[in-house]
Amino acid sequence: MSEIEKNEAERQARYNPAEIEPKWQARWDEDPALYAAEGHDSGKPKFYCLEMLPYPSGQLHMGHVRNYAIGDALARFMWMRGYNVLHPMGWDAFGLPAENAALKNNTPPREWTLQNIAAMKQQMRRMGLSYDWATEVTTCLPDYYRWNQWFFVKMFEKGLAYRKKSKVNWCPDCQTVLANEQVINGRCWRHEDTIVELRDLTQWFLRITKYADELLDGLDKLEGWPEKVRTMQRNWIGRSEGALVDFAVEGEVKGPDCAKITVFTTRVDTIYGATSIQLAPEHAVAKAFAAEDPALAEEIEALLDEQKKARENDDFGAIEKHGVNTGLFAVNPFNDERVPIWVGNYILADYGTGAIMSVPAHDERDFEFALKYGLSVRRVIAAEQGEQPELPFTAEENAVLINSREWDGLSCTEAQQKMAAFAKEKGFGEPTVTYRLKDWGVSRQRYWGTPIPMVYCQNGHDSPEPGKPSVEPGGVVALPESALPVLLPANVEITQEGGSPLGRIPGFLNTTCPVCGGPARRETDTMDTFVDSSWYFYRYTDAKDDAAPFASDKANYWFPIDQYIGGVEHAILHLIYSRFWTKVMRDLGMIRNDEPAARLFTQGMVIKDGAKMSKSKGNVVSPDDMIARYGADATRMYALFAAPPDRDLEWQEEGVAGISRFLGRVYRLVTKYAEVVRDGSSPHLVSRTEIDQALLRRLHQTIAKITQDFSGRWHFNTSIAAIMSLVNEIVAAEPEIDAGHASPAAIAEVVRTLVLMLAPFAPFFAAELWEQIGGEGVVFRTAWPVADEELAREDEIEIPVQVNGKLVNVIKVAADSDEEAIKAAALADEKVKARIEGKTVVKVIVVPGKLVNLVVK
RNA sequence: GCGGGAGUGGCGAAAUGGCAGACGCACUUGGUUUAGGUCCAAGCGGAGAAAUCCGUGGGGGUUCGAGUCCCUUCUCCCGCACCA
Repeated sequence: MSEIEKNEAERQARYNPAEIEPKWQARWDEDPALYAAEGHDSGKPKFYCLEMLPYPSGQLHMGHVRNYAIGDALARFMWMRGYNVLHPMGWDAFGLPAENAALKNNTPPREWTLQNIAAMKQQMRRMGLSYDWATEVTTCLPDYYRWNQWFFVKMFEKGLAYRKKSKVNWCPDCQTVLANEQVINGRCWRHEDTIVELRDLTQWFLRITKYADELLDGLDKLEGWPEKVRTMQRNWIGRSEGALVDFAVEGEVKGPDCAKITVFTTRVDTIYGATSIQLAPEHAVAKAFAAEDPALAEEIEALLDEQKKARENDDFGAIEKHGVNTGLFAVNPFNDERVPIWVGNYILADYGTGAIMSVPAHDERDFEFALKYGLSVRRVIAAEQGEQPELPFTAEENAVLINSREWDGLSCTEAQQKMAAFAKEKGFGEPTVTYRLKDWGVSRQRYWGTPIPMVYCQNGHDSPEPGKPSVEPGGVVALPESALPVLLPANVEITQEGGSPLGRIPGFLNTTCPVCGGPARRETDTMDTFVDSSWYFYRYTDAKDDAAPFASDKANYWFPIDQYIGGVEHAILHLIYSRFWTKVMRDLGMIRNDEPAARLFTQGMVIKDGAKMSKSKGNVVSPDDMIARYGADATRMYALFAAPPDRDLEWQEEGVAGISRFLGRVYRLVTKYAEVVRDGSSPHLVSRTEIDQALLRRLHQTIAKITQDFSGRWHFNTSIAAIMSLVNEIVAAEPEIDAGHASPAAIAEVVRTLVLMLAPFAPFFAAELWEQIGGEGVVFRTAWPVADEELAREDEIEIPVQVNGKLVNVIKVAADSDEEAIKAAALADEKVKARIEGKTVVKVIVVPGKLVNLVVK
C-alpha cells in the first residue's frame, strides 16, 4: 500500500462527527414521517414521552441538552422495544422577554420569537433529537391561543373564571401583575432584586381553590412523581383545618367591618387561654382604629414597615416580635372575657383572616410575645397523665382541657370538633379549612400574551338566556365561540408606560357587544403565560385540529403522559396549574384522566465549577461550542454519562473529549469488521470458539444491564460504562480475533448489537455505522436486542473467601458448584489454610455464586 | 424549625447486606508516531521493602459479613417556614 493510500484509508477509518452528523441530519430532515407516532390502531402499546417545552430564548443551554438527551434516549429505546411512541416538542412562546427584546432592538415580539424558534429548532435538529415536528405547538400563534380563549370562556361559564378587585402583586419592572406563585420572598420571580408591590386592581382569577382538596389528595396517588415535588405541592396548597371565631369589638363601632374580629385558629380547644387578640398591621379593624388615633397610626405603620422589610429580606422567619396595644378590647364569645386588642408585626394579613387569638400557654410564638409585653398566661391544656410539662405546652395528643368550664376533660382533638360545632350553632363561628393556595390571578397588563376574550357592554342589556341576570352598563360579556379567536393585533408599539398596551389601540379596544350589538370595550389584559403551558401537551395529540383544542379520543388514547421529564424548578407553578387544568377538562367531559402525567422525572442541574451556569458567573458552556468541537453525539452522551440523571452534573469538557475518544475507538472497531458483519449471513453458530464464547458472554451481560437500566433506575451513566467495558474487552481480544480465533458469525453479532445499543445515546453515530455494516432499515426502528441468559452465563466464577469477614483470597470455581464443592475448594486453598491454621472453624457461611466466610476461633 | 437529597480517591462517579473505588477524567512512566486535543502499554485510595495493615463525614449498634440496615451526631445542597 502506498503512503497516500494508507493515509486515505486512515482518514476514512477515523471518526469524524463533523461529516457524519450533518449528513444524517439532512437525511432525517427529508423524512418527516421518521419520528411520527402511529394511531390507536397500530396494535402496539403506546408510550407518550415528553420533555417540558422550552421558552424560545433563541439559544439552547446545557440544561436543555441534558433534558432532551434523557428524553430522546428513552423515546428511541421505547421505539426499539416496539412501542408506539409520541415524542413531540413545542414552544412556550408568549411572555415578557419578547417585549423586552422589542424595546431593546425595536423588533416586533412576534418576529423576534419566531426567529428564536427557528434558531432553536435548528439546534434541536443538529442535536439529532427525535421529535415529530408535524405535531409542533407554538403557543403564540392564533391556532393555539384561540383555544386558551375557548377554555377561558368555558371556565367563565362554569364560574371558574371570575373578576374581582383585590390586592395584587405588582412588579414595577415587569409593569404587570404577578400570580402568588411568581412572587418569591416578596420579589419578582424574574427580577430577583425587585420588590413586589401590592396594588388594588380588578383582575381575572381562575378558581383553582375549588380543586384544592383534589389537588392535594391526588398527590398521594402520584407514585411515579418524586417525593420532593409532591411535598412541595403539599406545602404550597397548605391545607389547614381549624375554626373561625368572632370576637365582638367592645365599645363604639367605628366602621362597617369593625363590629367584630374574626380569628382563624387551628386550636380552638385552647380558646379559654386566649389573653389577647393580635391583628395584622393591615387588618381592617387596625386601620379603623388608626384612623382615629394618629399616634397609634404611626406605631402601626412602623410595625408594617418592619414586617415588609423582613419579608423583603427573606427574613420574616426570624423577625423580632413587636406589637402595640390599641387600648381597645374584644370579647371572647366562649367565656365573655374581655381581652385586649393588639397589633403585631408578626401577623400576616394574607393568611387566614389576618387576626389571631393569642394563647401564650399553648403556643410558642404567643408565649414569647406575652413574656415580652407582660400579657397574662393561662394554662388550659394539661397532659393526660404524668408530670405537667412546662409552658408553653403545645401538644395535642394525650392532652386534655382544663380551666375551660363544661369542656374540661375533653381531649384536644375532640374539643376542637365540638367547640367549632358549638360556635357554629351559636352563630359566632364555624369549622373551616384554610389554604395557602389562592385563586390563580391570570390577568397581565402586557401585550405579548393571549387576549382575554371578554368585552364590557357599554349600554347593558337584558340577559340573552332566561333565568340569568341582565348585564349592567359596563358589565362583562363573554365572547361566543364564533367570535374567537380574538386576534392579538400586530404592529403594537411597545413602550414602558404602565397599563395594558392593548388599551392604547382604539381599533382593538372598541368593539360591539356580541349580545346586543351596542358599543362595547374589549378586555385589554392578556393571560398569564402559564395558561399556555397548562394544557399544551394535550394539543400535541391533535395539533392541527381547528374545530376543538383536541379530539377526545386522541387524548384518551395517549394520556396520561407515560413519562414527563423536566427541571424541578417547575415543581409548583407549571405542574400544579397543569394538574388543575386537567381536572377542569375532565369535568368538561373532554378527557378521562385525572392527572396529566403518570410518571415525572426531574433531572438535576448542569453546573460548572460547582455553581449553576449563569451569565453573571461567567461559567456558561455553550452547547453549540461543544457540538462544534466534539459533535452532538459526544455532547449528548457525556450529559448522560457524567452523572445519574437525577443528580447535578458537573460539566467537564475533558469528559466530553473522553466520550469522543471512546466513540472514535468504536468507530475504528466497527468499520474494521464491517465487512465481516456484512458477510456474516448466518447468525447461527455451528460451533463456538473460546473467544466467541467470551465475547458473546460479555455482550449478553451488557444487553441485560442496559435493558434493566432503561426500565428501572435510568442510570445511563452505568449503561454507557457497561458499553465501554464491552468495547474494552473486544479491543483486548482483537489480536485473537485477527488471528482467526473468532468465528465471523460471532463477530457479526457482537458488532451489530454494539451499534444497536448505542442508538439511543448516539443516534447519528449509530445510524452511520449501521449503514456501514449493512444493517437493514432504520437503526432505531430495529428491535432492541434480547439478552440470552444462557450465553451470558459464566462457567467459571471467582469467589472471595473471607476469614472472620476479612478477605483472604479469591478462588475460582465452576459456576454451577454447589455449597459443598465451594466450601471444599475454600478450605483447600493454601492462603486460607495458612490463615486458619491452629484455629477452630466454628462456622462456614457459603453463599453460592457470592462468597465464603469462615468463622474461626 | 419542618420536609427532601447528598457526604466514597486529585475530579465525575460505581457497588440486589457479600472482593470498596467499575467506567471515565486528570496525572505518572514507557512506547509508536511526531503536524498532533493521535494511538498503544503499564501504573494510579493511604501506610509499608514486603507480608500485611488502615480506609466510604464522626460515634454507637444489628449481622458470619455494613458504603449499604438501625440509633445518634456533624456538614453541605434544594424546597418550605412565626401560616396562627
